[in-house]
Amino acid sequence: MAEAGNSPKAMRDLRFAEGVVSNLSLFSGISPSHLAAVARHCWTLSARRGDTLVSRDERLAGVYALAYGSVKLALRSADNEERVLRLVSAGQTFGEAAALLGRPSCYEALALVDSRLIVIPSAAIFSLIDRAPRFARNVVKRLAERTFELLAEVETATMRRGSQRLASYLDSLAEPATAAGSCAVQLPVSKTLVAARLGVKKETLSRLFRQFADDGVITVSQRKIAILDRGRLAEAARGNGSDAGAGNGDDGEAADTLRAVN
Amino acid sequence: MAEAGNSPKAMRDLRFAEGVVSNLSLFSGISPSHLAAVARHCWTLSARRGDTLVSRDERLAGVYALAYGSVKLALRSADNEERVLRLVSAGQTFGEAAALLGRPSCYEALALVDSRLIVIPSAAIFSLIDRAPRFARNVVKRLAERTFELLAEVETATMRRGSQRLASYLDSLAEPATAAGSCAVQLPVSKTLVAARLGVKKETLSRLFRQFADDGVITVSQRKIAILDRGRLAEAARGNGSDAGAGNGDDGEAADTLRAVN
DNA sequence: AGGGGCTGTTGATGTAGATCAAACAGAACT
DNA sequence: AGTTCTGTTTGATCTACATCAACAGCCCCT
Repeated sequence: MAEAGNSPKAMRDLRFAEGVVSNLSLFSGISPSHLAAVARHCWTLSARRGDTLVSRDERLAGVYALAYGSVKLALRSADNEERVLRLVSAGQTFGEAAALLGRPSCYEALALVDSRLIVIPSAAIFSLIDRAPRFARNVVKRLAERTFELLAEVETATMRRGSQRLASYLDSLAEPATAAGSCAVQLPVSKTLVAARLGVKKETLSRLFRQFADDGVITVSQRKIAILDRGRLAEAARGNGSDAGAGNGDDGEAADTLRAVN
Repeated sequence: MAEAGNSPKAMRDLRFAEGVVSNLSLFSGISPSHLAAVARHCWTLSARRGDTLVSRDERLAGVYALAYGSVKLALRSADNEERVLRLVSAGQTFGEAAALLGRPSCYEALALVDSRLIVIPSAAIFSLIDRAPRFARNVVKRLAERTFELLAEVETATMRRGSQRLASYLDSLAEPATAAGSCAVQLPVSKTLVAARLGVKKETLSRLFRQFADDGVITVSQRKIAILDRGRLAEAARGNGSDAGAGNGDDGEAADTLRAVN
């Protein structure tokens, strides 16, 4: 804990925790004195690339906030199959649900690069919920957003095919640029990881890329993807493999969960 | 709204809303005066079998609580494919995330039988969050549970095959009876709906049933399933189709989302 | 320079489950 | 008793994707 007192290191840790906490959207609109009170109960965590931060079935002492680095959250099946849920980047939090319920985590968290985190103990969160209604609303909002993201995840994972998921993903990477024509995007992580995130094997992802490239929708060189025909890409995301029928689908819900580091 | 005042009907509605609200776990531990204040802002909704209560992309005025009846929550794709998320039974709520975020619902809600609900306006919820920390914690808990359920959903939907999902489902139906040997369970809904819940087509579900029956694990007659060998059923849930290797998997998280009515 | 490691690609083949088509069973409706 | 409707079963085929196997490109070593 950072509370021990007055050693130089403890002081540094406390300042650090205050800085991290105050930048979390979870704590937006919260008074400095409340922030300081929370920070006093946090502690820091350093991880090297490849370190496991949380293992499956582990109980979390609190909510994790990533100060810098990049963390992968993933489900892992008995036969060691891995399904990436989210890439956490600096300034984001994870583990809210497991920490606040006191239930063992159902996913594992792994540092993709050297990273630094703080842990905000559940007790500190509950106590702030009691004292600051604004904070209670923030927590509710965050969990509700998480619910929405997971619903979108269920929908895309079960009702769309790999090509559609890839197309949506590429489209979401390009989103900031409103250019309807062509633009270039960069995969933020290795193709193998992208595959795990999209729920296909890397071989399949490779073939999907080639398919789109052969169709003249994109070109691929390493992690650099050039989108040649945004319109057809969006169409593929909604489920048309060059022929086939009525487009309806919505969109919205940007796949904001895989835009990090590496 | 039930607040209009003093007509006999308005009074009945108010009493009704108070009764429903006071029985929701969301409001457990909340003072009667707070409950009454909330109930005053609720209104009731009646639905006939087959009525749509919430359509996709609709904005919810508040959280829905089912007084009696049975409601199906389902995702629907462009090509009219349906994926059942949950069967809501009396005393349960739905729509928390969409209502509290003010975002359009991503699933639809449909009455499976004649039903009666109340709507608890989002404003009333937020105001109670501000005034009763205990309630804020309840809301947080509910949303965190929802998150866990959805994570389990993602896991089973994407990392297990149909036979495993069916086996888990049957096993969860039998759970209350600790009988390790054989026992009989009753499907709470039509096989077609079970199929939609498990994420397979009804034809596939039929074949899976027959497979298990041929293997001597169960017998099927209508909606009555006799479990002959609980052990092998549990094994199938963990992923062994009569042969094959190391069992590890966990379990936990009962599939509590399809045990309702009809 | 010449190996290991990683990450990606490509081909051949296997398979869970969807799709299409048809027949069947039970409940409800005249 | 017959008709209609919804729910269920069964067989034949199709397909997206996994799996297995081999290999090619790159990066980091000592």
